[in-house]
Amino acid sequence: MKAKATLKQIAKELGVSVSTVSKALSDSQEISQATKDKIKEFAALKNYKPNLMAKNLKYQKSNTIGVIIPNILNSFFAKVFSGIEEVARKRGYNIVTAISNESLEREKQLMEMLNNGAVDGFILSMAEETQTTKNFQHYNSIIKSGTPIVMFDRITDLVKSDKVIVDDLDSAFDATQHLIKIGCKKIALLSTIDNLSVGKLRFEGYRKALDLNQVALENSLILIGDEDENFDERIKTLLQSKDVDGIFAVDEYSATKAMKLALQNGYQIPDELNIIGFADGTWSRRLTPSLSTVSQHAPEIGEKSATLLIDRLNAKEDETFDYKTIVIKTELRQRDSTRKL
Amino acid sequence: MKAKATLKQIAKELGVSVSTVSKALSDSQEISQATKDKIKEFAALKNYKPNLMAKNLKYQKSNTIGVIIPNILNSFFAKVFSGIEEVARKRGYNIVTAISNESLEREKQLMEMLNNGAVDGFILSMAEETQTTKNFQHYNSIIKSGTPIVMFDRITDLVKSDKVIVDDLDSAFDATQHLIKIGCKKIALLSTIDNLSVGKLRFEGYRKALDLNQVALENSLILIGDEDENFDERIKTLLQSKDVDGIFAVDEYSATKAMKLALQNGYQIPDELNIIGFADGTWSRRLTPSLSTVSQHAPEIGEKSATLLIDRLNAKEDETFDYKTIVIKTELRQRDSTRKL
DNA sequence: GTGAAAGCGCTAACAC
DNA sequence: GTGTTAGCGCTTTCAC
Repeated sequence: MKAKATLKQIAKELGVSVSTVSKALSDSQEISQATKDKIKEFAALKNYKPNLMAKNLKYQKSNTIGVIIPNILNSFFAKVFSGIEEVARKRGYNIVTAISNESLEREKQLMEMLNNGAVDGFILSMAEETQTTKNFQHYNSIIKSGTPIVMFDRITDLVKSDKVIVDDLDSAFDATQHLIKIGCKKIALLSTIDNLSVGKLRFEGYRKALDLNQVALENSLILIGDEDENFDERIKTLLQSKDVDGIFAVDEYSATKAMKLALQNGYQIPDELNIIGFADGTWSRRLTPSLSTVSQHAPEIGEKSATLLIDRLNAKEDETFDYKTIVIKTELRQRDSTRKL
Repeated sequence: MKAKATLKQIAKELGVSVSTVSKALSDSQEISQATKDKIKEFAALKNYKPNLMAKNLKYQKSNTIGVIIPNILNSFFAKVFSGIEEVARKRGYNIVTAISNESLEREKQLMEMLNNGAVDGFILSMAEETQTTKNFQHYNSIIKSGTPIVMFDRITDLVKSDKVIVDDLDSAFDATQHLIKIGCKKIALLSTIDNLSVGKLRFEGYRKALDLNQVALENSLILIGDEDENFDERIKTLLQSKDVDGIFAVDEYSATKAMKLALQNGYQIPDELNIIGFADGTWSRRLTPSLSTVSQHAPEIGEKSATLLIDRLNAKEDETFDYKTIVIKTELRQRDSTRKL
């Protein structure tokens, strides 16, 4: 456990001053080439690395982004994260990751803990509890303290910040529209996320598509619930009624559950039943039949979020620019759970 | 953008010295109760939070763990990560996450970048390239610099550090043994990770089980390759030969590909073909038929890793203790892709 | 009971 | 071309 090299040590060993070493290593014009060479060589030998914390303290910034994710086991968030990571790394930022586990309290606590110089800004998607209880004060107080936030996916108008979302309403509309176009007459909507902004928007898109095609909304076809057995039972009942020929599932659980139960109940997919869901692409392809999905471009959401945040962090104090909301276009990925046109 | 409160400011506004404020806020005996009350109240009002970077600089530690993950999109790593996060958070550590993308260069660069005071220690699983090229020098030099490392899953004997692994050999042995027990005569081994330590161990387990049951290893039943179409073709050929009644897939890609191709080729699973794979539990359950897997207890791997690292960080300098390797037991999760006994 | 001062490692304005 | 110094925010020893 040899101590890490510092400017001070190097200066002493070389018989020069600390500032000379500092300047030499940053290739300052003030220092003679000979001295620079000598110092650089010695520093390399000692494997000198400037101490980040000292630099951060000096410059009053951490070059670190705090990323708050509701649940890393959800592959959507993992993908967004990978997009954030890539951009951040490329632009010289580190990432501190925290997981809110969908809890408001935890989210609050984590953000407050990190908002003490540890991070320069946050990228986050709200915890479910935060969104359902509409408790957004901590965001605003953090923003007021001078730490910018970028929200993605689960957002609210009540926080003034940059935002990155997908066109949930439109994509749901398109998906439903597609089901209608391939001949579905009885299209069910399945959702376990109707408490989230994105869930509501997807429902809206479904409703809009039916409206436009003058199809009446049928309560028996709308299944909203939680990820539990009760919900599964309701899907089963619906399927057994045979009174359904299309399913639009706005979340991964619903989509995969519907698919599995349909197969178990002897449905021919896509001949008798067409399914479109919001789900992870990789695994959707692995299912048999593969599941048609709405691609959400998760990595791109992450990239945009990181770009927005870093651009804001690098902006001059004076040139405050307006908050942007970036909408990422989604696409319908037709696979084998839907009939071809 | 109001500036964040500092000790200095508070001291000035209250007409006392910086050290008085510092002591008061840490509830020092030296300060009178009246002063403490006054200062604490004022600090709370100003929403004072001690600056982390200053503290870190002072104490020469960051209270931060660097986690290097080869690929966050792999749900195994995402789960391990969630285990690390939980323990770290509970014990007051932050996590800086970096993704090596299976690249040696990137891994090296990331670790060197973070080994400058940004983190107190590392938890990592080697990049694929690191493991195949056997380039471990950067680990050793980082350890020598005084930053401890905990390796998990993909490890090597050539690095002296704490390690956390699952009993890959035994679990592969058990899985193969199980296939034999339920009557499989022609058990294929599928692997796209034979370049990784874990891949090799799982192969060993397979071999050992066959040995013990006096079944000869058949080359035609051993498919080792990469995640590409060529590999898929070879699986297809094997399946079409009908000369196989059991599949042991040591990675997720192989397992799901085998399942899908088998279904497409009209196999009745598990009547004609039994499949066991290493794969994500959640999604394995969503497949039809659900996939029998080896549960790897990923979150536990993360928890143990974090515990090992933090214990070492908190240990007194003098009481150096030996490096441990913790082996987590796995279990076979029988689902619908294998016959019941 | 309170304050002054040093120091963590670094940078930069200002001497010399 | 090199060195001195102050200061980032905090803690802690030592004076008073």
